[in-house]
Amino acid sequence: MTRYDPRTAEPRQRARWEAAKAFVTPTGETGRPKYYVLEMFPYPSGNIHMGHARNYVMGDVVARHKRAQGFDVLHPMGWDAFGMPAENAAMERGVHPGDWTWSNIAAMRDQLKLLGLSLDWSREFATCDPAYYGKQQAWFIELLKRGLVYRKEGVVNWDPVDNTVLANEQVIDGRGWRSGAEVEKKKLTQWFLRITDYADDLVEGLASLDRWPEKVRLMQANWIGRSTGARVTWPLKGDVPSGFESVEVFTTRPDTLYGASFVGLAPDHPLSAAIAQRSSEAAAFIAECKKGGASQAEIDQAEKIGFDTGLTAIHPLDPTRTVPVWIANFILSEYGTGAIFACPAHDQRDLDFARKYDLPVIPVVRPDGAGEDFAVADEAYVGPGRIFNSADLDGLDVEAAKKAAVARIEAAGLGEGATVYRLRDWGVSRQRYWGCPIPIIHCEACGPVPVPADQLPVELPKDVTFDVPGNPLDRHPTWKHVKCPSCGADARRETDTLDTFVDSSWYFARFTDPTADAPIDKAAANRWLPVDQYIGGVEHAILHLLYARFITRALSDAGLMEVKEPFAGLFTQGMVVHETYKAADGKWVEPTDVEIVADGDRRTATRRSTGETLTIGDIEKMSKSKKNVVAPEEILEAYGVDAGRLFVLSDSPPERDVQWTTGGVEGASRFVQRVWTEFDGFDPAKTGDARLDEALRRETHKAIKAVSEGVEGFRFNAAIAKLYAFVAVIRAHAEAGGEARREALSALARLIAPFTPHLAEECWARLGQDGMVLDAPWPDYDPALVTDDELTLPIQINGKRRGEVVMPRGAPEDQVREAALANPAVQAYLVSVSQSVRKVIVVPDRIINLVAG
RNA sequence: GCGAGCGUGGCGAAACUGGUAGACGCAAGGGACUUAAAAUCCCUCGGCCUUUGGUCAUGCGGGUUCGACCCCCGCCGCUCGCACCA
Repeated sequence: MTRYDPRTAEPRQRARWEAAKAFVTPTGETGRPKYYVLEMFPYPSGNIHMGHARNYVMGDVVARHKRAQGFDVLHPMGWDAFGMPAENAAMERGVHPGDWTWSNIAAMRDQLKLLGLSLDWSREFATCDPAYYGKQQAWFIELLKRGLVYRKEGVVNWDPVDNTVLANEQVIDGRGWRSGAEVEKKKLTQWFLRITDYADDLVEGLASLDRWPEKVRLMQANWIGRSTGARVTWPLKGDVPSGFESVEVFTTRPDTLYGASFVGLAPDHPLSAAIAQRSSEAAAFIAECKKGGASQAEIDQAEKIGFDTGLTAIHPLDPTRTVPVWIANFILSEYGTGAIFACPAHDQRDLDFARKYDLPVIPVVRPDGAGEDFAVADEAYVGPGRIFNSADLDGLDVEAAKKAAVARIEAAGLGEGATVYRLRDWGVSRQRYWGCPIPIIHCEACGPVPVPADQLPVELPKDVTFDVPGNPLDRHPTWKHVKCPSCGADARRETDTLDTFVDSSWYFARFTDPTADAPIDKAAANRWLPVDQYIGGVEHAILHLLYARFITRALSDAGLMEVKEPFAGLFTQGMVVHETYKAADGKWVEPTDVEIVADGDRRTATRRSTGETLTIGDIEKMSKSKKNVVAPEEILEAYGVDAGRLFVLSDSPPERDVQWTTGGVEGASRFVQRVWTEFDGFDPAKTGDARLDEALRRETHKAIKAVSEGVEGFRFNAAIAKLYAFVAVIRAHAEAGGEARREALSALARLIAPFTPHLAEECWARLGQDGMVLDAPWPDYDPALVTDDELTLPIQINGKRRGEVVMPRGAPEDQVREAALANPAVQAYLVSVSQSVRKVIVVPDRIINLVAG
């Protein structure tokens, strides 16, 4: 009997896989179906952490399982390698961002390889590789030609710490998503991608993504924020600034037009600005509005305030009516037209405003059953009902009135039905060095000219300095000075680089043939896309996943590939969390320095190095700041990769967070030993008895069924629990014959292979099987063996279990009923409560319930 | 405020489609082996009671059903996302 030693076995098996080039993706006509498994590729920060490990292990389980099921599997890995941290390192430590990034990649690649993942490393690339970003520049120019890229001066979100522009998606609570700095507004000329052209399609497409979490689809739909209604023009009266003879509003409630009591303008609406030019009062009011912060709390508390401009607007459906024009702080210039008409009776914000400034509240929708005198007090009525007080719209329901009102507005030439979106075009210019250069040359005479194809890639210059803030490309002595490709005159290279989210918006397509001349090889893309199973953190639910869906559509429309949705299946996994420990001085203490002593249900923590008592804090995401990090390498050293892989999947459902505990990984390690013990003690010549052999066979087939269902349903924790139980069963059948035990162990080796691949190979070899378990087919179960011939049926009386009866499977109902009624435990109970049976419910092969009284 | 999800032992969690609640693991307690420890193995492990049994128990209160962790109604709590979106 030998002890299993992962420290020798695991490297031995990895060397075997490597020597056999086992994970190189099959190419050419194999006749097998394809399966593309992808985990969101990592940013090369320098270290693989537990969260990465769990993510990649999940993908690996899927990849290995699909391979065993006979699929050709594509399972690649690469690096999302551009971005700010490399430049920060350059500024702090004087290293070049490229050197820093590439050495991180080398370190992380080595760490990843220790995890025994079935990755095709021959397809590896980093987005900072000119061979990759040059192709990105090529399709960028393609999209430019198709009008999907444009340049515009606009107000941008400026991150004063990172010294760059941020997309709307990258501003969270008014702060930069990376730096946390309060975002400033700044006017800049920027490159934009026309994602709004695809707004409708991106919403519609969500419906087809039936293997995405509902939550992510909802988040995307909300982000795009489509709403349908109408644009309505209100002619203005009074002392109107020139050029503003009317104002256009957007509304989703054209049915309530007759309930209008004022027209409202955003403080930064052009008309507001024009009014401010001649009225210092208005200017002061607008300044007041801008004071408020953008944070949640500030918006919650912000009071609705307004300023009466003195202008009036003529009602578009009734020229005899006019309403006042106000500037109000709660109107957003970025949404719709930046102007509204207010119907206080049927909109809470409008109502609050109207009450405050004593404006009329005119109800025009009344719920069924309400009379002519229907009125609202402090709560706007937003429900369904019939229109009244509204001329010829009277009597219509809300939906019909919307249509009728739009038709009338259109007939009057004062507007039309319209759909607006919350989604804005994607600003992709970043004033940074470490990114993909935007392949454009600016010429005085010709304007912005794309870099000709034969001059791609536009490579980043290596000789740059980071000693002063700002973009090093901008101050590089020679790089930006070029000739205009069109007229030959002196011209200037674009020095902005692309948002790194562009890099990750198409890498999954490049993986299908990373050496292709074209950005995407169509045949390879058609073979492999869409990604069948994409796995990553839910934090990418909007940004990355929305951008990738957009770019996929744009590139397909440009003829570069032929899929619409990049990710057919999406799984968002939970994080790895750990307890935190705090010393009396408030400093966090790392787990390796903590000794936990349990006394019954109470646990106390002591610091090993000093002996002081620690406070056990919350269970939180592993982070350097809380020092609650457990490095994968340490675990692999102590328990082996397989135990670590098993544990990160065994303790919680994959979509939920898993709490890292030493005890847990020790348990997994014990399981690894128990598995080995069964194989190591295997004696093929052993004779057993027929009943025991049969029992083991049944258990084997039941285990195959349960584990297969667990793996397929992404219930890895449940699958692993079944494996634990199966090993206990095998052990309990130690006296079964060699043949039955071989069947059980052969199945076990293949069932554990996705989770603990090294151990599985060792076991497979110990069984004397040829080749690698990696290539062995996934075991099938015999349906006849997973159902028992005899069943123990519980007998309930009034819903409480009072006894049980053993019956043959499929026993006729009256026979079951007889047996249940004759059951001694049942009889005894009925006597003790002096009740008799009134009714018998038999659920075949399940349960019997006696209704007694 | 709007939307989504969740709430089960000391802890992580199981429970297929409404059919024996707590599988599996951790922690804990007891025992075997050992000079001792580690490792390993065996037993106990939701609460209470008169313990071969009874009774209560899946956040709380109702309901539907022969039967509810599961379905319905109303609360409470937690987590996530969005947020003055017209």
